[in-house]
Amino acid sequence: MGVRPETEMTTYDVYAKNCPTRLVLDRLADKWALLVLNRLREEPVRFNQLRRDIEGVSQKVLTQTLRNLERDGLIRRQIFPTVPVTVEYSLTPLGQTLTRTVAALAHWAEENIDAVLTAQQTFDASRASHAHLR
Amino acid sequence: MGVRPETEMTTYDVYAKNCPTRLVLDRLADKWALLVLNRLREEPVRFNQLRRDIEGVSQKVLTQTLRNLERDGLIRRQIFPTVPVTVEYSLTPLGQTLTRTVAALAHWAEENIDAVLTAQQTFDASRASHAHLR
DNA sequence: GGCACCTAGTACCTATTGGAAACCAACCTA
DNA sequence: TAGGTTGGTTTCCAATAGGTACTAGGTGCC
Repeated sequence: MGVRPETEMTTYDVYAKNCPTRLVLDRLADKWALLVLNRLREEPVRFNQLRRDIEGVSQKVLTQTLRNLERDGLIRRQIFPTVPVTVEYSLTPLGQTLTRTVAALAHWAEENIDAVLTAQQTFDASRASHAHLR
Repeated sequence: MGVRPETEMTTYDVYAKNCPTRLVLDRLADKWALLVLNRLREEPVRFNQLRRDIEGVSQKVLTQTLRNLERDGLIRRQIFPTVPVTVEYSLTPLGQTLTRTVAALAHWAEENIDAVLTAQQTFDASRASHAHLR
C-alpha cells in the first residue's frame, strides 16, 4: 500500500451520516452477503452451487449480491469458456481479510443460538403476561 | 457454560433455510443493529442520545431495532422513574460477547474503506467502458 | 431438430420497509 | 393552563426489495 498521508484519517466515523464507512457497513449488513462470503471462505464456488448451498436465495438476489461484492473488490468473478460456461466466484485478498470477521460472526450465531432463543421465549412470555395492559 | 449434551449440535447450519442461526444472522445483518451494539459497547446510552449519535436513524426504526435486540437478549432496557422518564440501554453479558466481533467489523470498515472505494471506481470505470456492448 | 444446462438480464407485480408526523402519558415549570 | 421533555406508538404514504417468470446464447446429447 505504500506510504499514505494521514490526512483526515480521524474523520472516518461509522456513526456519521455521510461517512463512506457507513456504505461498507450497509453492504456487510446483508444476510446474503455474509452467507456468500462465509461460503467462499472455504473454496471458490460456482454460481449454481452457491444457489443450491445457500437455501432460500433467489437467482436474482444472488446475482445482485455477487455483483455488489464484486464491485466492492471483495470477491472475484472468473469465467471459464467450458461447455456450458463455468463462472467461478472466489475471495480476493481484501475479501479474505474480511471473512475472518464474518466467520467469527457466523460462529457466534451457531454458538449462542440457544441463549438467543431462550431470551426470545422469556421476552415473549413476559409480553404475553402484560398483554392485558395494551 | 457447563455440560451440555451434544444432541443435534452438528445440525446447526447457517446455510439451511430454517436453521435458527439464520434468524440470528438476519438480525445481525442490520446496519442499525450493528451501529447500536457498537455504540453501547462503550457505555450505557439513553434513547435520545442514541438517536442523536447514530445519524440518520428515525425514531420508529430505532425503537424497533432496540426492541429486537432486547428480545434477543443482547441489550437490556432499564427505566428510571425520573422526571422526565429516563430509559437506559446497555449490553447484556451475551451482548458483550458479540460486540467484540461487531467492533471488529466496524474496525474493518474503517481500515479498508479506501480499498473498497478504489475497487468500486475501478469496477464502475470498467463497466462504463463496456457500456456500448449493452 | 428439440431439449437441457449454465449464467445471467429484464420486466412485472406485490410485499415489506421506512420516513414524516401526529398523538400519547406523565410530570415539571412558568 | 399552556408548553416542554423523554420515550415511545400509531397512522399514512412513498420507496425499495424481492419473487416469479420470460428471454437469451452457446453447445452437447438423443
